[in-house]
Amino acid sequence: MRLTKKRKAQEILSILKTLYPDATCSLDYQTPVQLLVATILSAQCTDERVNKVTPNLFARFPDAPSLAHAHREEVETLIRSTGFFRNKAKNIQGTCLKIVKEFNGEVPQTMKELLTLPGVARKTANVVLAHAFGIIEGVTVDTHVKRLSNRLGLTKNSQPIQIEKDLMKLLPQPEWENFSISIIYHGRAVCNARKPQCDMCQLIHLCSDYKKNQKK
DNA sequence: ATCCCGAGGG
DNA sequence: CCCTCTGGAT
Repeated sequence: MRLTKKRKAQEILSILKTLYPDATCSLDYQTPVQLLVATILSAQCTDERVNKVTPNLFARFPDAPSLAHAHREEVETLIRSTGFFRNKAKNIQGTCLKIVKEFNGEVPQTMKELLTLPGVARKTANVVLAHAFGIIEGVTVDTHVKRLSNRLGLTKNSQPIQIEKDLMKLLPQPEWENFSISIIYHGRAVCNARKPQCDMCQLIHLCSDYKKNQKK
C-alpha cells in the first residue's frame, strides 16, 4: 500500500476542507432543544425539507415544555412532510418530556444521557454534542458518511457503529465533525447515491470505487 | 430483518 | 414506477 489508510483519510479531509470551507450544520435552530428536534426530524429526509417545517413548529412550540405538552396531532400535522411523522412526533414529545422531567429542562451534554432519549442514537447525539455544545465525542455517520466512506475505501463495514469506529481510528479527534460535515456536502453535491459525478470529483485519485470501476 | 413515511428526482 | 433523503426501535 503506497498510502497508509490514515494518511489517505487525512488527505481526503484536507481536500474536502478546501472544497467546502464554509461547511456547517445545515439545520436551522436557535437553541440546543431545537437542534435536537431538528436532528430527529432529519432521519431519512433532506435537511432542506426539515428547515421548511421547523420555523412553523418552533413558532408554535419553541421549547421543551411546550413541545412535551402539545397535542400529538398538532405536532404530527406540523412535521408531516418530513416523513415517519408518527414516530418522529412521538419521539420528539417523549424526548422533550424526559428533558423536562429528568434533565431539568436542559439537553444533556453527555453521550450516555443523550442515548436514553427516545429517537436518539449515536448519529443524532453526535450532531447535538458537536454543534450545540462543541463536544466532539464521535464521528457522525449518516447515509452520506456511510456511502462515501465505503466508496472511498476508508471502511469495509456496513454498520454505522463499525464505520464510526474505523473513522475514529483514521482521523484526529478534533477533526471528526469537520470530516462528517464536509463529506456530507460532497455526498450531496458530487458523490450522490444514484449517479456519482466522478468526472467532477476531486477525490478520484483516492477513491477505491473509482479505481475498481476503471479496471473493468 | 423489518417497519415507519412523505416528497422529489429520474 | 423505483430510489433516496444527515435513522432509530422492535
